[in-house]
Amino acid sequence: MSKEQNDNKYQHTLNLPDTAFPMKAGLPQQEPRRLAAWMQSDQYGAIRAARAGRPRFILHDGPPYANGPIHTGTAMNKILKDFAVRFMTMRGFDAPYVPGWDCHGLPIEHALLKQLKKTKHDIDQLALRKKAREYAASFVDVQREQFKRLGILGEWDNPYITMDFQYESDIIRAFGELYQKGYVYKGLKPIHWCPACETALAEAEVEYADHSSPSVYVKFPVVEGQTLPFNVNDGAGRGDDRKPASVSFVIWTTTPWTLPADRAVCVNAELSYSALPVEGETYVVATELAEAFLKKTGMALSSGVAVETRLGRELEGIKLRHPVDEGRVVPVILGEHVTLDTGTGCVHTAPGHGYEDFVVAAAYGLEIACPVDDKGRLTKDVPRFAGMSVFKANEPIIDFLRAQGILLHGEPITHSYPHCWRCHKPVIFRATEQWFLGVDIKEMRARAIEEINRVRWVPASSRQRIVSMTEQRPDWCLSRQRLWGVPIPVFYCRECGREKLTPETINAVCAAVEKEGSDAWFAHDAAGLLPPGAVCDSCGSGSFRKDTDILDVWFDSGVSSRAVLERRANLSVPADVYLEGSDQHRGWFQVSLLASIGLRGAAPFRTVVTHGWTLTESGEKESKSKGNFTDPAWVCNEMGADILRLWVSSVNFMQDVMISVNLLRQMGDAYRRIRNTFKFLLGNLADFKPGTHDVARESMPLIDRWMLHRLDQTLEDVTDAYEKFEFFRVFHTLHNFCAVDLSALYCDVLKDRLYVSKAGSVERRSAQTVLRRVAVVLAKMLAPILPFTMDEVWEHIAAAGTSAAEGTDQPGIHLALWPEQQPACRDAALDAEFKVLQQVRGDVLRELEKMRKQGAIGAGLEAAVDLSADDAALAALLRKHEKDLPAFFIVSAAAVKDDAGPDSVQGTDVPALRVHARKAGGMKCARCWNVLESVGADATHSDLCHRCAAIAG
RNA sequence: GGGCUCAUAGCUCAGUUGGUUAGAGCGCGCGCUUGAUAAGCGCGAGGUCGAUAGUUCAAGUCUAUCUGGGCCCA
Repeated sequence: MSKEQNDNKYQHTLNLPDTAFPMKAGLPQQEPRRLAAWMQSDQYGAIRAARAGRPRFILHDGPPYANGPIHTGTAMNKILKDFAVRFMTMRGFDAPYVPGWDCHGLPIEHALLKQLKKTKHDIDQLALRKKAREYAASFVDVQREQFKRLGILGEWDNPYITMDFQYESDIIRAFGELYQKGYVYKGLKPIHWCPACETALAEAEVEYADHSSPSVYVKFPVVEGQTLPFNVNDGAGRGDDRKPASVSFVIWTTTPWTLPADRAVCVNAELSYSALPVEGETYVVATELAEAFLKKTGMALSSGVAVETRLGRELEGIKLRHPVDEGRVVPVILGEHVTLDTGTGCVHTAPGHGYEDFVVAAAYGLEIACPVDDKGRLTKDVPRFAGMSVFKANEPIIDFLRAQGILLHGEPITHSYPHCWRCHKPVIFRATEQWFLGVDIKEMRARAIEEINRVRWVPASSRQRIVSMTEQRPDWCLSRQRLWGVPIPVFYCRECGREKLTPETINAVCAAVEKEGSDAWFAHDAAGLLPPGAVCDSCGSGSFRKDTDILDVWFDSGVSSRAVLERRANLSVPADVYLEGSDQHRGWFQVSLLASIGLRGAAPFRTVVTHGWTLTESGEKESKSKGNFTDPAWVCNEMGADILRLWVSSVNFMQDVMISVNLLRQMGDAYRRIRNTFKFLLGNLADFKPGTHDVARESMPLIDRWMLHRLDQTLEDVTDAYEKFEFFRVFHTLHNFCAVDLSALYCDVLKDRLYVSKAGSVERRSAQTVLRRVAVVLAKMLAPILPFTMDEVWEHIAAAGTSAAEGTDQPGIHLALWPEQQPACRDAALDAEFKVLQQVRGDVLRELEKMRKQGAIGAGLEAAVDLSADDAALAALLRKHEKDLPAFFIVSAAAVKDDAGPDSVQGTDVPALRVHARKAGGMKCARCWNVLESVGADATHSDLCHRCAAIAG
């Protein structure tokens, strides 16, 4: 007989773990199968049915853009939403989740034109729109499959899609309603304009990037014949010599191409300005910037001359010569936006090319000149430079300034400059006629801020962000001069130009759109869209033309509260939660808020949760071109969706988070720890029938009662963390619970009782009662995070027996309800006692480790421990639990003595403790492996201890 | 340039109203076990709490400045 067989002689008499739950998960293979089963059985529908009539929890999906496969950021966003939806579903809410997609807009149009090598001018609009629709639909399908693969629970068969005819019609109705309410107007304003894409851009479509611009200091000479409010001192003499011929205001700009459109020079009324005498000329600049100005231009003050200073307000109205447009005279005006940050404190003001310039010019009634066309070329209104692209016109304009003798200095500077989010080329500011949503009309802005203050923001700091953005934002430019989008449904009289938009025209247009989609607008002429007999309200003409622009794509998603939440029977406004990336403060959160205030006077959400960006391991932005991005599809195929989900749960998503294959592998370790914990639980529950084998808490040993207490505490913490969207606390709490409380302590200590005791004994059933509850509750707590794995665990739990109290009678864990807390299990006094015992255990294990180092023992069961306490309370505690101590330390014997002896050592964690570890006396029991004096005493089983001999019979 | 925000061991996170030698898990190193075994257990080494200067009897925790990352704005 070999040694191995000898050792296993009594193995069949033990209750060793027995489970079909595999250690190896095989997630990449198993998840798709489980998913297919859920889809086939319509699990989502079953959950809806199970929660029908319960209070609603509505998480409204921000639609991702349907123009490519998903990336980690998209995946994280959907997973976070899924955590919330699944948790609330288990809490008993009816939490429908309707995913959405954003389908119109420039990104798709841009991609198609590039692919077709066409521009918007040489392609048929309807043909392009047809392709765009197909393109968007194809990526809706791609993304939908990817989201499903991630285990996101939702109404995938009935999502909301912004290009659905009904949705398009709702967009048009929303525009009509906002127009009727007076929020929408047509106006001439400078807006971001992309010359390459030939369209207006919204704030949210602009990205800032470094750009090199020529910065120039330019003289604006004072027109002769005026009386100036200060003495001009050219160094030749002093006194009241007001000769304006040699006086200039000096401006600084990084956009020389806007000089032709200059209509004023703006100074700040409150700032001090100096008239600097330099080489026979006088330059007016802000006093504080004078030194920097002189240094930059390499000029020196004429010596021995006093410099006069005046407040900006005294300079108002002085007439200056235009630097480019000969014969034109521009005034000095006042504006509060002029600061001392850079330049000269005298600001070149081109109302058609800057927002602040526009605002200040409006106050002075100045012309909004914008001699730049759609392609970003200077028009014939600028004779010398007509036809040049603005960026190319800079150099010739600078040359011209130099030739005129009014260029003081020029050098290239690199600064942050707005770029088009699609083509990544620099954009310009350009005044054009556009439709706007006026944020100050009927106090929309003030209402928005009131609503913001009513909404719960997670994290709290995000309130401040959206408040300051909302306070500062300009009117929302709704027009886009593009092809793929929902039309601006406005007609114009061909006779007098008066616009026509009434409930009747909107109804007529929407009827067509509901039937044919928004293509109807482009397929039919005005007469074919208008209600019969429509005439101009102003001149009575019956001849109309259509607006050719489309709506900003942000308007599409911005009205989802109308087109989705109000439209669907199972949803309503306001939604409980919007959960998106932090860029949506200026994007979806903001446009949704404005649209909702316009439409119904209130915010569309109660709580807004934001998450940061996914960065690479080294903290850089993920980028496909750099190849440093982590592909969620790859993660699903190689590691499994549950691993990705576990990663999402582990990080504090409220800040930017880092992801890499390396970090995911670490999550694999955490996953395995959790999984093996379940394998142990399940293995020891194979013969346990809930409802029949349960042991009452009162009959349980200390450690079992402690575990029930600990589990309940964990449940409380985890529930709280979920409710606060602090999923990383869920992960850390549960991972710690598995690793520390269960694996390292409870399960390890329990092995003797589970394996060695008689199968049906009270002490074993007690442990199983606890393990069963741990398995059920732990699985439920993890179910929102690991839906695949916990569903698998659930099958094994239910296979051993089901009970309605546990919810194990439900057909799947995702239909089960969140566990109830058990206040009766909470025992603070017990917990305090147990904490001391754990510290004692630590000191004992340290002593055992010393023996191991010396080679005296291997397994802990080869040792015995003697303890004593210098402290009466500790001594009493140890004596109270003396009989449980061997199992607790996993040694063969532990005795509490008055004095642990001369070889004993003082405890580290418990200084009042003295520990003496030694080799256990007696022989090793062949069954339970304890080293005991009783081994050999039994006649029939000479190799067994007293306990085992009795059990083995 | 302005505003907001973040900065604790290699990694992910705790650190309560400022109060004793800063914690956990993972990972790592060294052992043990071989009845959770491509598992389990133990012990151990890792941090001048981004930097500096203050307030205080006492600062990771408060204040100021700076550095670095992120976001937004110009």
